[in-house]
Amino acid sequence: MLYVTDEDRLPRYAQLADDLRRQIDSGQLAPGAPVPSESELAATYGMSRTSVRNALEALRQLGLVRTTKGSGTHVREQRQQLIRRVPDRYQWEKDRVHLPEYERRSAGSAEQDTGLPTDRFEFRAQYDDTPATDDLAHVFGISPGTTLLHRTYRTRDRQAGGFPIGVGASYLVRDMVQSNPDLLDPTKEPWPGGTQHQLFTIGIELDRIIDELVTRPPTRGEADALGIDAKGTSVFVLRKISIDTADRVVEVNDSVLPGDSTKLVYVAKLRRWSAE
Amino acid sequence: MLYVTDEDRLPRYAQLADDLRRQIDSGQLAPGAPVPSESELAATYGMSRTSVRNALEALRQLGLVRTTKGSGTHVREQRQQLIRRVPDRYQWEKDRVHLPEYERRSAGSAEQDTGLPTDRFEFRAQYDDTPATDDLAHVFGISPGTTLLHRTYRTRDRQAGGFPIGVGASYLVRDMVQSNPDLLDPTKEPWPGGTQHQLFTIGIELDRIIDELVTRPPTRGEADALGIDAKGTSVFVLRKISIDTADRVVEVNDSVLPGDSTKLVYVAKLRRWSAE
DNA sequence: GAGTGGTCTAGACCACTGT
DNA sequence: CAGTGGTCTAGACCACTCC
Repeated sequence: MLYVTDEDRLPRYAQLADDLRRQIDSGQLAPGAPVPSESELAATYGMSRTSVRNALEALRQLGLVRTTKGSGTHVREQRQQLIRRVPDRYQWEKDRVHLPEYERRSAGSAEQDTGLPTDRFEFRAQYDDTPATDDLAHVFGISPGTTLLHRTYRTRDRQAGGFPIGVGASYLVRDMVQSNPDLLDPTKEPWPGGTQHQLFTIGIELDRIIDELVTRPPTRGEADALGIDAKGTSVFVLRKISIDTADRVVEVNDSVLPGDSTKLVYVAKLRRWSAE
Repeated sequence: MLYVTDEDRLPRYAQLADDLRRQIDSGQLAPGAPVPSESELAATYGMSRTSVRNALEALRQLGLVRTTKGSGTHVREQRQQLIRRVPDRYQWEKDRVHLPEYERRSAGSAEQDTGLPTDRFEFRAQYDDTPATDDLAHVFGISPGTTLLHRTYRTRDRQAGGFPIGVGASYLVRDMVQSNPDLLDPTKEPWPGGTQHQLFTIGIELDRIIDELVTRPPTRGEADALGIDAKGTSVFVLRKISIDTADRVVEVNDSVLPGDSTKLVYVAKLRRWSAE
């Protein structure tokens, strides 16, 4: 065996965590049900509240429970959310750019970024200008401080009771896009055909899209927006970089997704040997 | 502004965390340097060791420091490791299957799974048989308990002083692969041409490869193997599912990557409009 | 107002690391 | 061996939620 999985010498908090985990897995503690309060657990298990907190912290990191100040700890309702992000989707969106608007309407830009059907979404956007940070300037290959059009948005799942799916931000170089005033107008959202059609209206064709993925703990603001714990859980950060046929970076799109309830899926379709 | 970033009422542990973070960012605490001990910090900042631990926990989650029992807390050396996982790579590997062995040798299966050059790798594999768990049986579409060929491996970065890049496991249905005894022989690793050529030797052609990505806290064993903290940090779990032209799942490959030092990159190349 | 979790203190013993 | 972090105790005050 590679690893020891003894329960010989597990610390007490880990034993309590295992115990509660079994109760959740078995349904003894049903989804939505309250976990006994910290002081109650401390009393019944005969340990200090510090140890109890240590145990609950582990369960939070596993995404099994959610803690709200003043209200207590509850078993989480939904577990894992599937988010498709098939590279084919980018091609699909590109192919649709030349279609008339009424055909483009059947899917919005929200769908493009998450791969979930539009009718299941609540999508909210907000526009403003912002100077490029060093980080963004480096990605765009422009000078720090250059004015960017900054579009922030958040999406919620209507079917799951308004459960937040993600928050994000899109950046465009303002000088590049202002030739079409509609692109600066938030009331035009959701734009039929998505970002690629927006770029098409100013004469831009995409060559490739790069997805960069990292995971890290959420900021306090992200934790609030996503309804996850500020400590314990982690988030996916997905940076989508769109590059046009002149090799310019034309859009950068950062999405923050709750790590404990998101699964990302990429499909790579392969050519047949016989077709070579 | 969307989020408040006040320092008005930050708890004391968060203030200490911010303070240390600034020292690390500014280079005052250089990579590899020891962070003062917990009791020392408690004394100099006039707070309890509990609060100090709370602060260090936050820095661990950010991947800025690494704590070793008995030895202390140190500023982490390397930060972010780039791992390419271009869908094109799968196609590239597929195209090479028909090449003679001496041409296939220039890249091994290790490269396929991580996208890093072979000469930078230490790659270790180990083979055994294992009955299919419910989870794996479901993915393969077989009965639980069916014998699987189980190949575990771990990779390290030679250039970064043996820094662990990932641990993982590959599963094949034993009945499907045993017609070629070489596939059951660990001494044949690394196999020139990678998994796709291994499958080719038993008459299997892949149609598509699906990557599924989740993030979660590491198990204790994973934390040991990857050299990360068992608490605080999170890992990427990448499940690569290979599907052949008969729509059978022929290989499942689980990789565990340290979340605080891994960046995953997917590139989607788009067809030109003019070429339509 | 009663109960909850968030923060914090001032101790303690242990296993482990380095010398 | 001395010093480190891991675990643990038995308290305390606060802001917050719910009734």
